[in-house]
Amino acid sequence: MPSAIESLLTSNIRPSIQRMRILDYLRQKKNHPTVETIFNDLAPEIPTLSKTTVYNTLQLLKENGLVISLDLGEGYIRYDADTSPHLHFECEKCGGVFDIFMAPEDLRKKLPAGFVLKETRVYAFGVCAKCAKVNG
Amino acid sequence: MPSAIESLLTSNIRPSIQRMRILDYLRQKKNHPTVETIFNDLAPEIPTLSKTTVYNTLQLLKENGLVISLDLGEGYIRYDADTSPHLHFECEKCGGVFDIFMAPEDLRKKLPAGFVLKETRVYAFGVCAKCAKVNG
DNA sequence: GTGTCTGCAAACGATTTGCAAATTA
DNA sequence: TAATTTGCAAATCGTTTGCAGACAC
Repeated sequence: MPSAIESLLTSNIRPSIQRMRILDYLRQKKNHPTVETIFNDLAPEIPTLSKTTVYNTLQLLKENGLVISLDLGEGYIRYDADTSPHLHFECEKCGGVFDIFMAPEDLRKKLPAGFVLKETRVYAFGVCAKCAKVNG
Repeated sequence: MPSAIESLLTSNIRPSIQRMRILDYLRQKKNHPTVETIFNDLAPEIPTLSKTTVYNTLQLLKENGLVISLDLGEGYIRYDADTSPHLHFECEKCGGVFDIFMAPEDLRKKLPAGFVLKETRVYAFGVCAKCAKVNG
């Protein structure tokens, strides 16, 4: 895994302190933090940090494929620096979000020991038949 | 399929005009409407209708399993009166949302003719191992 | 009459936007 | 100094809440 500064330079993103620290933070924390959490945790070491910059940076990182976003229907968006294909499990008791590295069809059978599956939501994105025909 | 009034009575929901029409509307329209759309379409025939009532009713219907909600990350919530297990495909060109009745593992191969799949997001909900152990 | 339902208006909260100061090349 | 980045403050907008009047049993 290249360092944060290397990843930013590769994507032609100027490696400001804020951008490097936010990307580093997401790579260290594996708990899919929100903007609020990221801001609160980084504010002490970057006293002038603003939420606007956190929002701007996350959008920039996402556009360049360095992070992905999760919308679990909680009313806010979570971010994840692990861009490899995987799915997410949210515990309805503790609210924790866990990475699950398996195909969706294995969810019922191969879930980690002790996990109880209640519901799955699958969203697919792409181009419908009508639009694909028109736009080639 | 029981009528709207029958479904409401079965769930011990008092069948007001508003509730019957909103449930009927969702069963007729298969395009996963938003609160805004539902309100705009029903306002002409129920002139005193308020968005609050649409919100209240949808929450009530959802709690009683008569509708499900979709959050495709658009910034608003869509509703669907088809509560059978299925997944949803959003077209990035026209914004249309399509019901797909198949298992997630078949998405790549058995997608309806002409559809182009770009991305899938799978969210699982339940109880994690730690919470399952504590709460039995 | 008593409890439920409706709907107006205000509040809420995550995210976005406008813009000027600060920073960088 | 010209272009980019940052961050404060205000705006946006879907959703929620408070509450009073309307309605149902």
